[in-house]
Amino acid sequence: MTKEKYGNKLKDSNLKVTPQRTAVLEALDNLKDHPTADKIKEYVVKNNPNIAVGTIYKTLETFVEKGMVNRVKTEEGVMRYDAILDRHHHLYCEETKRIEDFFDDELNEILIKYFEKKKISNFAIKDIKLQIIGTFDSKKN
Amino acid sequence: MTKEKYGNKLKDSNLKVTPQRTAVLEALDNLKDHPTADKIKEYVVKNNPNIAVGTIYKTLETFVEKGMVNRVKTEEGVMRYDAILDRHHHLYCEETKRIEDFFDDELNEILIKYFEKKKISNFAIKDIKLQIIGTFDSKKN
DNA sequence: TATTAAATAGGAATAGTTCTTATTTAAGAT
DNA sequence: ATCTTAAATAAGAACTATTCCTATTTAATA
Repeated sequence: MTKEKYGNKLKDSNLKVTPQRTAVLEALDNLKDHPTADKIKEYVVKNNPNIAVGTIYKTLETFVEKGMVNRVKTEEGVMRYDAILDRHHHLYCEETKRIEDFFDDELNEILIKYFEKKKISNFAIKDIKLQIIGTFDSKKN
Repeated sequence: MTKEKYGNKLKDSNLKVTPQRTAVLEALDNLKDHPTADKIKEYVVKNNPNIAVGTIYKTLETFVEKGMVNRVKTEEGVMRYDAILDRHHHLYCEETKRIEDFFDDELNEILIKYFEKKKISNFAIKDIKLQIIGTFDSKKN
């Protein structure tokens, strides 16, 4: 059932359906935490012990090109990936380096309106992302 | 005169005044373009041909720790540095990868007010940064 | 089932950054 | 002005994340 879901997703993007790609998609779907390539590998290896690291990177690159996945900017210089494509922002925890999604349509509205009114000269905006930096309350960690 | 300025800045942060640190500060002051460590080295080497790469990295790390410099998140996995500490946002050019500063106090006000009203549960906000993604008009490039 | 372009494994290569250690130096004490 | 010492630096090795290379395998289609 879910396997099929991933297959369809790949077909939709005109990609051949391979076990490796399916596995990476599955990993992205389950690792909600903006995983690094390495975390994805850890997950994928469970069921695909022979997968090569290069394949994971290649696959992720392909997904990014096809717009199925986004890269997430971090301050540590390791790439992280995000399978959620709906417009959202990120909460960055300074202490734990955890990155969490933040959805807020009202905020998006405000931003869009603001930049419609106040254009930036010589710059065409395609997207706006907030990095909300701070710390999670200790209780929740 | 300016050399002295850098010296004082270092003293203010309780750092020994060395030619290497002064040179890196000078580079950061002149390379407005959110330079990478490599660009900084290129600049510094002009007057300090013997400076070691490691020293530049170490120095930058020290400056970041002391809060004299910020790291800038990028999507390419290379670290970039920013000597401007005033609250500001960044314009990311998708085509050229240029990163430019964007100052807008009105926008900051709006954001601060918005998040005062609408708190994020379990998260204490320390800073908010906008990544404004798009392209510069070709004329200006 | 055969064909073929595309995908993968495996490992080497690269780039950016950090680490290690012997040597040098800035800054305070004498 | 010189001595002392902890801190900073040079030089290059080591490490890590990522990309590249190529022979082999495979998915999709005929």
